[in-house]
Amino acid sequence: MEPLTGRKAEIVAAARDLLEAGGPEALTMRAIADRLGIQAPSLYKHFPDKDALEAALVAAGFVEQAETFAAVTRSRNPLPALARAYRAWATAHPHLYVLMTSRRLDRDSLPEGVEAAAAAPLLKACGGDPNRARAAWAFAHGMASLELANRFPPDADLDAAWRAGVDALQAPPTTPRST
Amino acid sequence: MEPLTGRKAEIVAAARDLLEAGGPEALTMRAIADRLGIQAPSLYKHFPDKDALEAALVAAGFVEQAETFAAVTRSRNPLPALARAYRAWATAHPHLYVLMTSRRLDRDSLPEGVEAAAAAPLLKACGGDPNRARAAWAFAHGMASLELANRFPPDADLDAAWRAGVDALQAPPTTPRST
DNA sequence: TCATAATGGCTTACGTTGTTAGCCACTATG
DNA sequence: CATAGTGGCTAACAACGTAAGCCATTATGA
Repeated sequence: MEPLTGRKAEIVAAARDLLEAGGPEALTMRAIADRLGIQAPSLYKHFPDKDALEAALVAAGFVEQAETFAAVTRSRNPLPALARAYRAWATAHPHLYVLMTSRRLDRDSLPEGVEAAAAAPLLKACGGDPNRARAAWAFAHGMASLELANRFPPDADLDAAWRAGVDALQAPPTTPRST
Repeated sequence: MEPLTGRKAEIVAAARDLLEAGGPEALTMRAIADRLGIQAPSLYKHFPDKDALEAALVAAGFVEQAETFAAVTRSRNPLPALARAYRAWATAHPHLYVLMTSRRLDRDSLPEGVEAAAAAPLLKACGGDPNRARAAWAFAHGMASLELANRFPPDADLDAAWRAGVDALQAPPTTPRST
């Protein structure tokens, strides 16, 4: 998939506005069409169905996320900075974040290489160990997703929990006992 | 909320069967009713709306999950065992797991104390440190949820990633650097 | 014992959703 | 200048959650 242009891009932009402003139930074919001064069925001249439109929305989100993360890689000791950036992005775009992470990934709808690009900063921060990088990714996604879903008790200190996880995951393993 | 009985419990059981067999789009008021030899509007004599029915489904899932986790607490060095149990539960009931974790939590619809009961084994395994326990929970949820959403590349060694995360999270912090 | 209320079905119907079918105007191309 | 593609339109459909209101059965209490 190459980047979107023209009407397709306008549609995705309208969809994104609606999603971020009103959550998933505001993301309606008719609402998207309305916002473009168009009738809902006309959208099907550009996307085969709502799922494909959402996939494009998700792909755009991934690109943006990858750029954001690449920007913080520069710092020495990048893991805490990456964690902060991850959490910040998720809470800045909660509905888009949920959409991006809850749909089963369709790799064909993603621009070539975005997946690797988004993963690269974290992989480098983890010394090239993909297992550690995946664990760190899972931790960050888990924290963000549980926070967005209101899963932590109201008195939880989320900053402290993030710190605890980041500290644990960046330290080299000292006494592995899990076999 | 006290445990369900009678017709309500039958409805929830039917809903659960449908969800686990056919995923979220199979979970329809009409389908649930059909399965009980009933008409859809009759369901509203038992639940005010679909959301409340789903909440009951989720609550039942939490109870079951809590029981499962409590059963593996016995082992010394319980964190790896808990992680395995967590992943096993999620992959055994993928649709229910997603429903349980993706809805914003309504604490009123949960039986008294289930939340604490489900968290207790993990908290104990983390030496009573709630931040570490939350980090471990986030890691486990992140791993499970990314796996279910097909997020890891096909060649990823998920067992190794789980091990990497569990090892890191159970070791006492050696060189915290995240301030 | 019998009126009364609660319980749990039913049918009908409504608004909203994604989506299909088919028509038409404009534009670019041979 | 014929033709094909592009991108709108209207009308309509099936499936969904749900509201309204009717009716049979069962339990209750005077």
